[in-house]
Amino acid sequence: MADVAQMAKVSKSTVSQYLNQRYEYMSEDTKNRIEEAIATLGYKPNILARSLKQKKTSTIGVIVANILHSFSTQVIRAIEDVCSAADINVIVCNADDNPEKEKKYIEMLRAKQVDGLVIFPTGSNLELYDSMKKENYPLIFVDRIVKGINIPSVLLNNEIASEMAVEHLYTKGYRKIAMLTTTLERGITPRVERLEGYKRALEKRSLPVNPDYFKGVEISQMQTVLAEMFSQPKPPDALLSGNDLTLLEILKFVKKNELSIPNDVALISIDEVSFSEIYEPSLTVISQPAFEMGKYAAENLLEQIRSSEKSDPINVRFLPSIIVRKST
Amino acid sequence: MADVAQMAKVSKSTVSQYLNQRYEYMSEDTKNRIEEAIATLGYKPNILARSLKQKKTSTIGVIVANILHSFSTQVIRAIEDVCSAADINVIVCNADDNPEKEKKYIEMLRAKQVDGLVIFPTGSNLELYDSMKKENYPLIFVDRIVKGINIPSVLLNNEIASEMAVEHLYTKGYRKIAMLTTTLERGITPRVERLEGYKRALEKRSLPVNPDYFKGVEISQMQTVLAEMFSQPKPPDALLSGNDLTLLEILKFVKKNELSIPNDVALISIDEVSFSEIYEPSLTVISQPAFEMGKYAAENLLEQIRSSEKSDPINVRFLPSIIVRKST
DNA sequence: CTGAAAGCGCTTACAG
DNA sequence: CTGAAAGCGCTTACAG
Repeated sequence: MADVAQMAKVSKSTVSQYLNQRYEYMSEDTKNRIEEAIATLGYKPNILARSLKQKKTSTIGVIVANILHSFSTQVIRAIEDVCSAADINVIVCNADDNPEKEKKYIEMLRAKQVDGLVIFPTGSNLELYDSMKKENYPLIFVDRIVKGINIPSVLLNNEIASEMAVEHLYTKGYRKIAMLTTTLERGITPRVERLEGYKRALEKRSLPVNPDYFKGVEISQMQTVLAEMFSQPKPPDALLSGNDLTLLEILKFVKKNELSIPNDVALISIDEVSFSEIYEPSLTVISQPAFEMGKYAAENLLEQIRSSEKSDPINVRFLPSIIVRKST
Repeated sequence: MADVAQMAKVSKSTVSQYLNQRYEYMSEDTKNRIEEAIATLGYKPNILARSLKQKKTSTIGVIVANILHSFSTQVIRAIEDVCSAADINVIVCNADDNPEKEKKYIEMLRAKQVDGLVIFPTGSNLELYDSMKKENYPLIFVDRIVKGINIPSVLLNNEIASEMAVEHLYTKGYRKIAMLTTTLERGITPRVERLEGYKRALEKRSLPVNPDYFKGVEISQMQTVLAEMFSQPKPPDALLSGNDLTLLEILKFVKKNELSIPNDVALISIDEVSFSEIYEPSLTVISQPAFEMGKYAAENLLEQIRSSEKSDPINVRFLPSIIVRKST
């Protein structure tokens, strides 16, 4: 910048004015000289320095718990769209369902002075979340809520998602409805709530809530659990999959055991997947409005950054929709 | 930092020494006082300021042409692993196959002073690539090469990928082998090379290279093109899919027309997909060593950053492998 | 319309 | 073993 100033025979201040498009009080001549100097020197401003001075980076961070869920990538995409329109940069990190990594990334991003954070929380960094809350740091959670801490969150109405699934299966005549999802150990919101919703939906219809009919386990154990479930005297006649990764495991099992869908067992899954149309039979699915959710999260965060006034944190629930295909 | 210094009754220099773990010449007492001050103030260093002074950010950027290809996410994952071990942060951006966006991201990341860049190039920003090359800026291309410019690149041996596919089909007795891939208009390396490899493999076996048997078109046109291909007097008996997005379209077509795989048409695809095992029949696939490729790219880039000596740029080709399943 | 000066929060020789 | 000073590359009142 000093070089540009020298070459254009003006001060750094004036170059800075030029860079920030404050042309009002600048002679055409000066402007042209600066423009030329920038071009011939191939000058590119150093944003780091600007950010240091301005105390904002025009950058937000997104930390997803697990980028392998397609829901995550869709939300990220929506966030990018909103931010790109507002001239905000987005940095994405994948915590890999690992609270240590999540912590490291939060610290890294904050050290880089990002203006705010969208987090799909692992849920195990209570103190950290809390300290950000206390500092009034712009923050929004997606997909999961963390009990005992009051931070604005956007998530699916998971109970209704399960209710829709059970309702659909019930209407189709299925009565032995089972549910499988990924491990419940860490109390991850969508899993817990979807299971709750499933149970409640059964009760509402006076169907028995049989513990042998619902499980939340690690991916690595799903084949075993499915085998147990289907070797019961009364195996399920319908299966609700809690998410896309679970669905893949169920389909693996179905194939290995040559089950026929929906004759041997009907199948419905929460989360849309790339192959739901082309699978034979095509898959009935409860779909999340991922794009709208991401959009909301980004807009809310940008609002927090702008206003800096602490509005009351609220949880926003989005409604799922059902896409009926041939698997039910 | 000034606050910490004051509280610990030392100078900022000493605090800085502490932060950078240069304890050698520091009394235990000083060290403890600083430690305490940091803890009670909840002080977090501002990395921006450090980077500004050190003229490096310990951050690299990755710009993928299209994050929807699963190959991209796998490569990103490998890059993150390598960098995380080397204490380097990774910023990922999605150019969305759009040269404008790619340009914007390159400029953004460079303005943010990232130490180097991994790019899946769209191929349309020649001047930009060239200027980075001239500046000797650390840079490596993945998946695609850009003709007319000499930048180290890591990519699949695409010709061999097609050769393996054709070889396999040929051995299985198929003779009317067609190929479909995404649009060739922008001369994107893997598409062009895979098609070349396909043609060459046919020639090698004295099979006719029939223009009605290979196409590169937009996703939106694939159904039409497939319909044409299969309404020929002599429709193909085997189909080679150029990538995962194409595969999805082919399977859509197969289903719509109730074709039986492999009886009506055999199917092989380049790129592994999440559902290849569970699809009925399971899908034979040519797989890229995505993880190794990402690892190589990251290591090479870090090496460039460290040494700053310009080794001769070279293209590194990785060998694909075939996973034979039931669709061929 | 333009420039001198201070400052953002660090690091790094250098002196003591 | 520790501190004063300069400087990284910008922006921003303020003065003229």
